Amino acid sequence: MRVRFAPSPTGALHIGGARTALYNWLVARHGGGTLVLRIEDTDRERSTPENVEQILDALRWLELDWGEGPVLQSERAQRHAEVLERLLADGHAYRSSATAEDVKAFKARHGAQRGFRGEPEAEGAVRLRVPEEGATVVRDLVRGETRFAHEHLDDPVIARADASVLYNFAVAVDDLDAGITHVIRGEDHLSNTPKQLLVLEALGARQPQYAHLPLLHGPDGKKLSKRHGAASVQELRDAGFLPEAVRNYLALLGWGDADDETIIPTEELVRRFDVARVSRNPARFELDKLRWMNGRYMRELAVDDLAARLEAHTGRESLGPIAAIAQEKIQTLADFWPLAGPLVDGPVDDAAARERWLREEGREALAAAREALAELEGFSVESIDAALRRVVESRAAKPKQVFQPLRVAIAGTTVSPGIFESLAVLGREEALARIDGALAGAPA
RNA sequence: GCCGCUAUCGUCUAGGGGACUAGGACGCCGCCCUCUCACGGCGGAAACCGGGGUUCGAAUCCCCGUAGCGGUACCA
Repeated sequence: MRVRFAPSPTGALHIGGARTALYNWLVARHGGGTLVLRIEDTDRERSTPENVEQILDALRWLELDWGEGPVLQSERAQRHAEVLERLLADGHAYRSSATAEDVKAFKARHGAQRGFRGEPEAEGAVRLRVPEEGATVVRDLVRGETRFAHEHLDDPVIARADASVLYNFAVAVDDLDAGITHVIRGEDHLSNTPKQLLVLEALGARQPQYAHLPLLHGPDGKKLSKRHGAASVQELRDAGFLPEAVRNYLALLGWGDADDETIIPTEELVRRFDVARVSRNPARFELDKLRWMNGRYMRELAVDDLAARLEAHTGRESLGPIAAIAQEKIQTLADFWPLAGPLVDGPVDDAAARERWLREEGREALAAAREALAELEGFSVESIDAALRRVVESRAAKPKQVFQPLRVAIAGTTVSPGIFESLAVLGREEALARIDGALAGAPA
């Protein structure tokens, strides 16, 4: 079994492309096949080395590896020219100078649903000859059979007048030469498939199996675009998502099996994935479920692993201890710093929080807490917990009347990791210094 | 316009003639837990696009309509 992922390097790899890559990868892994990476760069305008690198970068981040390639379509021009000559020589293709206007005129005469047929000429673009009768049937693993009657099909242009070949021709030849057995790609290619099949047939080649995946839409049901944010793999990474969570989420966007499980580790996906079970209707890409799922994966990470990823994401060092106390409170790597950063960089300045929790009553509670912490033997989470709860009791206060002023004193704001844990991580000296700062009314 | 594809809770989906009082997950709402924010637990609201068939029986099969999407380039 040989599958391929063949993006055109027109910019960052989008979610839809990433899912196509993932499905191909899963099929290859599941079936013990090979994934071939091909870059469709025959559009010289948009295909830059930077764009190619972006795609490779995205695939590496997703940890989707490939067995062969990347092969550049542009480097196969020689082979394309040979095959084109062959089709021209044996009459499967012909040169025609017919323009788009000519095609229109043809349809005006013969009816809009009649496919264009040209006359062979000495010069012009190369068109593939489509049979008059019959139909080309696409047998698709997810959609079943789709019939394209030949009379509706235009003779497709497969090469420009300068002999450079066009997409539908190059794809067919490349898939053939690469020995691709399963073509798994977006549904936007379904209508292209008969053209490619006709090329294959003209060459007397065997057809690969096809599987056309439903397209992905944005939350508004429209085609996914930059407007939707986080539409590219890079944006997902920057937003603090984990590649394993993205894989899990993407796998479930357009595929599901009888099992109700939602959290499915990659190895499990490899075991269970079956392209025949891919859904036929387009799916919307929504961040909510990904965020939730990402949180699940974050919580399952070993603290060392989580800390390493947080360090890479924030560019900070030695985050282990805070990572441990923030782990269950964040859904993405990006959520971490706003929550725990103040423990490292010092309290933030939140006037509303000071106003609410550091007035007379709050300061008294804070002073009492300071005293208890200063006298404490040891400075562990447990001892801090016990000491502060004694303070609460002795003041006949509600817990939050003591804990919130403390939180505002050490973090500057009303949201932070657990108060005992936070204090323990800071250490007695730093904790007391921050409390003193707050009591002194210093802006921190 | 033409050629195609698709149609189950707001979203992702399970369902492939009777097991459907239509299941799960996210989100939403309520309650519990609780030092904030979360996590977690419990409960709730929420869907078969419409109309015709076929059948003893239809979310499941067929047709029509409607809607959405794709293709219709000497783009990929």
